[in-house]
Amino acid sequence: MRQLCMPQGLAADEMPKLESLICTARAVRRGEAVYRIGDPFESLYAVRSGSLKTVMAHRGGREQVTGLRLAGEALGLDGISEDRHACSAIALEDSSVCIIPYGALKTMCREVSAMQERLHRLMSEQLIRESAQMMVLGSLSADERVAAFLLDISERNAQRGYSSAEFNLRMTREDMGSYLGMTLETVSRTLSRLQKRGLIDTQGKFIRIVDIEGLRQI
Amino acid sequence: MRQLCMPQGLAADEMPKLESLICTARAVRRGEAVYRIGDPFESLYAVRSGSLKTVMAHRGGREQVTGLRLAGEALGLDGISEDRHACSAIALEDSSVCIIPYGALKTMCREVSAMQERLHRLMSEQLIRESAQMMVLGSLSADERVAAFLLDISERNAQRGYSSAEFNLRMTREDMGSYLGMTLETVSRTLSRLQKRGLIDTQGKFIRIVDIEGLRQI
DNA sequence: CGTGAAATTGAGCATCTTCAAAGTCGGTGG
DNA sequence: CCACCGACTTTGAAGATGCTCAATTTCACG
Repeated sequence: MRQLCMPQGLAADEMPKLESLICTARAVRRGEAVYRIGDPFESLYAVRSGSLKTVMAHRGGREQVTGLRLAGEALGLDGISEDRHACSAIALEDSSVCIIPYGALKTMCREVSAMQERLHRLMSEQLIRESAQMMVLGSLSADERVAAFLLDISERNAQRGYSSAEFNLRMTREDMGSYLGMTLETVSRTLSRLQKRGLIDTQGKFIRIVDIEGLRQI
Repeated sequence: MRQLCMPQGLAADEMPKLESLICTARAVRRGEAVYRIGDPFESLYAVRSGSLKTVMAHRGGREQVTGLRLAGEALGLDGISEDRHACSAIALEDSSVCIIPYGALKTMCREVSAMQERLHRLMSEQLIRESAQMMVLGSLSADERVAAFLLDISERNAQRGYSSAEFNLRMTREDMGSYLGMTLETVSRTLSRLQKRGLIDTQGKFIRIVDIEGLRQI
């Protein structure tokens, strides 16, 4: 469990130092925020269990889901730039996050180069992830967006040792639509269409991928 | 000039160390790549003069412009994650970039905390920038996208001491469309419409913002 | 179980895309 | 220096995709 809070890539003799990152856990109930837009930035977070969405707002109040974080993924990097959070992180189900004080982490990154490396990679990975999502939003049709989304979740589940074929999407159709740049009705229609084509099987938020190759082909 | 390659936030006594970052320049002609998708990652870059676009590709070959870099901005952070570049960086005009060897930068970040801070902020800033672009793509109309784009360029120009009211966009309508998730024809029509409304004045790639408040209002 | 939120489905409509045809610009060679 | 050429831009008209509004139906939670 402790591994979740900045795992992999650390040599054995560096572990004691890792311990100094007093990495306390925090429970968040569904709908609750780990942090909100404008909150002062103090810590990064690692999702320990559950899942969260990140939400940004336009001037004018319109909100959009900009990200989805599953167990094992990092949260809060947006706060570093301006010392306050640029988005809100809302739990999609009762979840638990690991609190990683940024000050301590910085110190550790200066002492342990593997940790520095790991943090850099984490940020770079997220940059790529967001670029990929920009491509989804910028050049895919509704069908393609939904298929790409399901495949992304599937892959991330697989990486974390869960089933890549079936999962419970905790977000609403509206959240999905917001993340994918379409209306909740179009999301619903698209899922129905994919089901009729025999590519997936949906029961509300529970989704099973029947023909993963077919999904990729879209 | 040297400041461009990782400026601000360094105390005077840290300057000598900065010198150890042998930060050579490299000229790139219009259309040429600083790096391409899949190239091994070795350095970060700072745009010294000119401008570049970053481009990603779907499996299937479809390409999309995922970013635009003006003088003074950083380039190449996408390479850290996988030790190879996830996008290509193509010069929009004859440009010059500063090469910052990543290995040396990492070492320096361990020794000089202001440098570490600066790199972290840079990456976080770019994360926010990309999130903001996801919002543009996900929830704005064609008019709003173009307006948001022009205002973004305007603001970035202002920050670098150039005119916020008029500038030469070196990219084609097709590049703009790709970046904004619309066709080149829609970009063109939208610019014409904004001009008829008296908000901007366009002569091909040269654009003057006439009514910045009006643009913001869209 | 009941109840309010979430999801599904339909019909008409707006926006953006596609296809097509001129028109314009920039730069290159005569 | 000018004329030409290809690339880029503009504009139009028709069509497709996804949105809006609305009516049910289903589901999850208390």
